[in-house]
Amino acid sequence: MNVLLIEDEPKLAELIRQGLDEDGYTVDVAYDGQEGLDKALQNPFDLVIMDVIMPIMNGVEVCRIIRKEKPELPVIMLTALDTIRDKQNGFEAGADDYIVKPFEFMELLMRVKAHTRRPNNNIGSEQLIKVSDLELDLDLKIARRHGKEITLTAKEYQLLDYLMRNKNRVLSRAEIAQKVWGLNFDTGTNIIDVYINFLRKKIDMSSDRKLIQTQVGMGYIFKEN
Amino acid sequence: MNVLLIEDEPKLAELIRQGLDEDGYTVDVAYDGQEGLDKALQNPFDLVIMDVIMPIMNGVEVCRIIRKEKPELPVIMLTALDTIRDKQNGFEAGADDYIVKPFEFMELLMRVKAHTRRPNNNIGSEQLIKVSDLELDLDLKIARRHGKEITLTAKEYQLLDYLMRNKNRVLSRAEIAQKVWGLNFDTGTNIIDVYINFLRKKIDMSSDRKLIQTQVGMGYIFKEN
DNA sequence: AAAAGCATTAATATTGTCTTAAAGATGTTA
DNA sequence: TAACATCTTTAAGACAATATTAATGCTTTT
Repeated sequence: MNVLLIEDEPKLAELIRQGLDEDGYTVDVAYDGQEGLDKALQNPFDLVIMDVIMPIMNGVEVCRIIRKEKPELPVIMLTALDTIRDKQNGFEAGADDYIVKPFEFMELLMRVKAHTRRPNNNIGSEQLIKVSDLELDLDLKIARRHGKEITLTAKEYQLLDYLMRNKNRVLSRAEIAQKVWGLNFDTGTNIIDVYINFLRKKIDMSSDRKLIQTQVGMGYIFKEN
Repeated sequence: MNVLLIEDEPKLAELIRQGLDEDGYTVDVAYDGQEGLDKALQNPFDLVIMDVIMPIMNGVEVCRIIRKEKPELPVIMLTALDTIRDKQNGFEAGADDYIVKPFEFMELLMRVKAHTRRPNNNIGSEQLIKVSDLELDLDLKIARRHGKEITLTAKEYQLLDYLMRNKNRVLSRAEIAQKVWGLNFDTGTNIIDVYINFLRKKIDMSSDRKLIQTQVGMGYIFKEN
């Protein structure tokens, strides 16, 4: 689940980000209304949490535009304002929920869960992992490089998924064997090498930037650049 | 908009009923948990507002059952309990929102509006799901391709409904089994394959554009084109 | 330059899928 | 309620796709 947090106070932003992260959400933070609006419109988020009082553009305005452009995207407003009129403004701008500061993190978390539960028909929000110019589409279970689609077999997909999730880290054959093949001890096979070769042919053959690199004597590394 | 209000205190119930009525909502009131649950399951409401503490059956239980039977129906919990743990119970039972008594009516009204806003339900008009040139008529429970009617058995219909609602996403056999057959299964059967085959014969046989595609080792995907 | 590690290919084994048929349920009609 | 029709589920064989092994040649390290 991808969440966009628009909050100008760095400490609070970090607190929320960390808390949601620990609960398995992927959080992107914007520090003012304009930046938040841009991100919200350009990326496929599942939920937006935003402060009302912010520099450059306030939350009510941002919310109104988001609601117009993406009617399905849930928005939770976060603010110190506690009069009925303020809440009314927020809801009329199209907010789906409203939390008054100070609040306990658990309350926010529960409301986030409530609003991200609905899309059980994952309509619209496409899941993907992106590293450099390669993206792995978790819905279609295909890869894309330079916009070009690359089909993968089940094992190739599992391996690439593992490599990309552990980018910029040398992975030993033992680790890969365990995570992708579920093998606990070495069977004296070169199957990992073979599959690395399959993947290289599909994703690295045409490009100069080799994403899959060999670390002789250590393993393989999927390198971002 | 039809709202079900489950509240055992007559005065409060009447206050809320009247307020929502004035704002154009059609309100049905139930005075205990059991009665409320029955009404909720038997009638097509757009929203349920319910107290937590009630005779016969409490709100958390009622909510849990409603959530299971009608996953799309929004529930707002209404209660005097104000600890985090109480809210947590409410949300975990599947409530979409939680309002603490005493509250101002305006706040309730705004939250009601927020939860009934999403009008993906074209009430009254014929309900159908459309993907490419195939449409599934949810009223008649038939499919149509190129305007030609295709009758479906119950299981075929359920499967096609699930596939279409989750178009453009690879669905594993485990997911399909769970959602369509309600099994956590492991019966080592090929029933999904057989039904996919039935559907293909009915909807994909005559056309070039194959909507149902196999992703070897992964599952099936209903692909829009 | 030798040894070890790695890449590549092709052959073979294994697994996954499609299709058909028939048996088991369930519901309908006389 | 018996007979029939239809729907659901199981099972098996044919076929297709993928996974794995193993042999050979190439690259890196010492």
